[in-house]
Amino acid sequence: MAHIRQQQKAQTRQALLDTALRLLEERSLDSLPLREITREVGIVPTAFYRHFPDVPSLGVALVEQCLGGLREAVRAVRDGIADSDAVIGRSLEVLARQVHTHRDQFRFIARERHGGVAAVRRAIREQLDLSAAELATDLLTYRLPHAARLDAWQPQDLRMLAELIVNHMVLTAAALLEAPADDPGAAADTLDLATRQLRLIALGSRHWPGTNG
Amino acid sequence: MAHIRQQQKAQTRQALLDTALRLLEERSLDSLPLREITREVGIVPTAFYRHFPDVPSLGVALVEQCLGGLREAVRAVRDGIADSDAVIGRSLEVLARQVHTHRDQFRFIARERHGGVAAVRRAIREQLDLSAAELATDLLTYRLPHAARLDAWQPQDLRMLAELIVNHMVLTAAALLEAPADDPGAAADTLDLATRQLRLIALGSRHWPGTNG
DNA sequence: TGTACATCAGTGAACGCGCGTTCACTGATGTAC
DNA sequence: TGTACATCAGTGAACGCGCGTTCACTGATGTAC
Repeated sequence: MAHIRQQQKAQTRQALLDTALRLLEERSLDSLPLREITREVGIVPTAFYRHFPDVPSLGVALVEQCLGGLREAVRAVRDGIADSDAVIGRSLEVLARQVHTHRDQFRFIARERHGGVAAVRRAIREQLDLSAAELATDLLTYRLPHAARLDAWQPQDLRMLAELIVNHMVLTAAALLEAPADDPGAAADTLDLATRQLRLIALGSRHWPGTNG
Repeated sequence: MAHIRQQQKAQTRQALLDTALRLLEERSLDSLPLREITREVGIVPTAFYRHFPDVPSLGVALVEQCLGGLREAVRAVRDGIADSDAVIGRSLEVLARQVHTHRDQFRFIARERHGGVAAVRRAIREQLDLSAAELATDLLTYRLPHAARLDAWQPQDLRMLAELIVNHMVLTAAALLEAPADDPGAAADTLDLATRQLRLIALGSRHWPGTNG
């Protein structure tokens, strides 16, 4: 009556996604057996096909869930903003917190971005392109006191900058994931390095497109 | 007498490495079966163990071969050098040529850098760290007319810049690999984007560590 | 140079196992009247 | 409200297959004398 069946189906589907993400901690998607996912979820292997035609399709759904959620989180960051350096520091803080609370998701994206499953690579690329487009818009919207005059830029240069920043974020997330969990100093070093790199990029933006002399 | 046996062993070992690299075109290392490698090489599965204890170990050997060779190639680039912009253009030209002639190697590195095999990730990280260290030294050595005064930099800032450039190179290589092979325009677009990003980084370096105002 | 022995890269049979996918099914949920 | 039928998420048996690894082996290459 109250759509119980469709609720339970959605629940099982989510369990498949969550479980797959967890099992991918030290493996890549193309070596994750369908039977292992269903075994962990507690359903019979053939029930998998009620939700996805195969494991790669589950991977694509996973991408959309991970990066869709991430884009929302990133959007939330860009609110309390002061000057350029403060933006950088705060953005990386938020990234570090996100990586810490969603380790599995960031690991999945970093791993499968160049992984062995073409459909998943494509899905990640699309989502990151979307993220870069949103970032480009936001960069234009905010008027930071010490920031570059981005509104005078060529559109393709703005896009170039946004993609550089998004790539840097993904690599920083991956570096944070590789830092040993029992060594908080390693994470701090990684963040310090990423901060200086981002500051150098911001500095380059402020002087773009550069001088002739 | 003339070490025939040891020559032939080296030959088989190389065949295992080359074949594995070829088979990894649309898969990741942790889903590459030992039996498929030996089948393609033309030896019996158990003969594999005369060369490597397992497939991950072959992966580590592959990393050293790929990135060892790449570091030599990169070193060769840094010879005919004029000003900063020319360096950027020429370096990316050479990268594009290297990617084109060693597609399998770059794909392997990009894929396994964050892949599912910890030993291979570690090996790649070590090699890229070495590459960054060499690049840092070379950046100091050359005195480019319009370049940043890097000799006045903090050592960790120099290292920061070198790592940023190495990461950018690896991502550019991966982007070139994703560009459809039948569309030369896509590769040109990718190179153009990478060039502008590298120019922005060079511009940031010239003004590092930035102003207070 | 010839002979007797050692080494070891590659062989081939065998093993137990988990895999993806098929198929006909069950029984709770949902719908029509 | 009750009844008869439809839907469909999950079941369970079965299949053929390729996997990693073991083991005792072969025979060409290498060494000692």
